[in-house]
Amino acid sequence: MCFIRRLAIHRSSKAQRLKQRPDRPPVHRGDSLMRASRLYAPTLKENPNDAEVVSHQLLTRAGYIRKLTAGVYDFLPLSRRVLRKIETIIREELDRAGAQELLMPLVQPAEIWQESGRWQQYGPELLRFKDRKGAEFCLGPTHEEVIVDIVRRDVRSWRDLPLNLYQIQVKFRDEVRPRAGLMRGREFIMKDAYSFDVDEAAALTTYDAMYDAYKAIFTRCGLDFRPVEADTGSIGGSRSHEFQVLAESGEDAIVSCDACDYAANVEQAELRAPALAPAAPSAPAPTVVATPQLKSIDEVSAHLGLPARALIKSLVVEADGALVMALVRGDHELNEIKLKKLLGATSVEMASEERILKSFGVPAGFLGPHALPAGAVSRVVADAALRGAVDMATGANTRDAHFTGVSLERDAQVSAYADLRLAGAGDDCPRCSGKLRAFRGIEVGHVFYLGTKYSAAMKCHIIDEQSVERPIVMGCYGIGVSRVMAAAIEQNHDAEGICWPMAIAPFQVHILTLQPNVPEVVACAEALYAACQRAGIEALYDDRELRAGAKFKDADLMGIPLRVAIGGRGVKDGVVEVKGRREAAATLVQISGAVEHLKAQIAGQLTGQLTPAERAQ
RNA sequence: CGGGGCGUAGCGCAGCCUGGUAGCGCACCAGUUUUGGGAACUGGUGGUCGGAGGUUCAAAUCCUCUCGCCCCGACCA
Repeated sequence: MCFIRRLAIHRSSKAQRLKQRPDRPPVHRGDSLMRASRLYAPTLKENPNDAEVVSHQLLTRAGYIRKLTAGVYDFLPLSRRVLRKIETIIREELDRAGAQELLMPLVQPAEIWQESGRWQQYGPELLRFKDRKGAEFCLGPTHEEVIVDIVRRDVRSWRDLPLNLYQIQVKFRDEVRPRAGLMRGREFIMKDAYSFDVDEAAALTTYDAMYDAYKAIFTRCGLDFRPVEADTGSIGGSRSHEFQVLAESGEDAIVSCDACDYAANVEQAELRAPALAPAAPSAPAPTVVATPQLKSIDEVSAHLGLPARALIKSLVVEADGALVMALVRGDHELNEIKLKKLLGATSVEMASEERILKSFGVPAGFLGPHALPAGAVSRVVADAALRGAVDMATGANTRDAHFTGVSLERDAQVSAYADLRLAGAGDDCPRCSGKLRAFRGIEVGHVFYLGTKYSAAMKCHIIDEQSVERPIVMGCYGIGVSRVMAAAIEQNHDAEGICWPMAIAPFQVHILTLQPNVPEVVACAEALYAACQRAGIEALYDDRELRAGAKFKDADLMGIPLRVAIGGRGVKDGVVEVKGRREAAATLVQISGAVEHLKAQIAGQLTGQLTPAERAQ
């Protein structure tokens, strides 16, 4: 059903019926967004066939967005309001943190990217094109080059610093595979900030201020999130945090300590080597046991009657072309990023089945570090949890056979023990005596200490207090604004639709007339709607000529936090029904006190989410 | 880029294997009856079957090429 088609145009007999109702108000032009009869929010009964994730389905069904092409979406009026709310919170907090808003171009010339070196480094994700004269350009996936070009023109002295500039703007990244609706689009709305400081100490102070601002922003958005330590990736700065919205459907795995503040992306999470009590091997030497067709840890563990932790998982990877065997305990998983760092390799991937067969003569399920075929791998490395491990079971490098009684230090040539495994629930916190818990998260923000990578490459220098010329020390800070909207839904929805946090809902209150043809009901609704506007409450008024059921369904889909249902029965008794979107039952509220009641409810749902001005009081 | 799937009315789908009148539900239009959780009935409107080529008396259906979209993987400042 489409809101606008339903009610925008009344003709013939319907128009006559409407004319017969003298109390029906004329079409309001000034507040058309607030009346469902005028609001462009086409809702859908069924899920579109190309939407898989909840946020994409609900945003589409509830009339917030439409897809134009792969990874590119239209933001319809409802979602524009949500985005505006998120943007307002971001602006208020960043302005308070001393940042200044500006706006940079989406189209960027190739020259500055060549200067920073990224014209070559950046892959096909950078959408490049030529103008009519043949000059090369790209659509901005990020704006380090542009901002550095701006700052280097006019900033000369340490006295001009610190400087922190941000924008909220559309970005384009030609993702290999756009997916999950707004969560990983090609075109998306991003807030990106860039800081400029005189030295590293000052830059880290700015970093901390931005970190705090981010915490305030996501708290005010009403989201359950964690700042986590993140991999610094190819930029390789010294400090980086991701802000992760907790949601089952999140792409990122994160762990956080149940006792202290430690939280990290599992790619990054460090692990302390367990204090293994030194034990002497009880088996004098490895023994071959038959394990026909048994390849997986589970199968072998069940067959031998040993727990998975008594097995060694032997993984073979190709590190820059050379085969390396990496050992982790049977109940652990390899972290390829840690392995890559240990090996100092530029690429690490699991070796192909063919390559393993060629080198070992047996399939991957029967590999082990003892009795390795000569030259099969260039080296063997092991996770720190295996240091001193005795009496373990491993593959025997023979088809359909494993060893038991393998003691690593005696029976294998391990060139290094290091933290190589993936952190998971139940592991010890690396900072305190707590335990780690596992979560899934959606990365909505990232703060990054950049150092001088761009300022040095692009000669963005200042003269410091000692009259020495030096590159400015930078940081960059992103928030995926449109992704915040999607993440909020991933975290806040039920079977019926969206359940917006109050702070970012498109409206605060949804007023429904249950019998739009009963004059008393309409009069009551109009009066409440007008009173809400006077009181500064953002109300969407569903004045459409629809049955109550359809209005309830649409209201649940749209997810406005408070719903006021006005029906004939209640109006006779002088009451209306108020229901929170997440609540099961409505409460009856006297019409005379309805506005005050709504104001209190709104304030209650915004508790702890003060604006900078309110915090200053 | 590898693997898988899908393009038929605005939306969701069937029909394709085995060639022969393009169909269903929702939405939309008209009317009647309804009216507190996506109303019922009656009658309507709407399709170059993603595109191009081919086979055939005849192609949504078979063949070739092509474009688009979705999912898994690889990738992701």
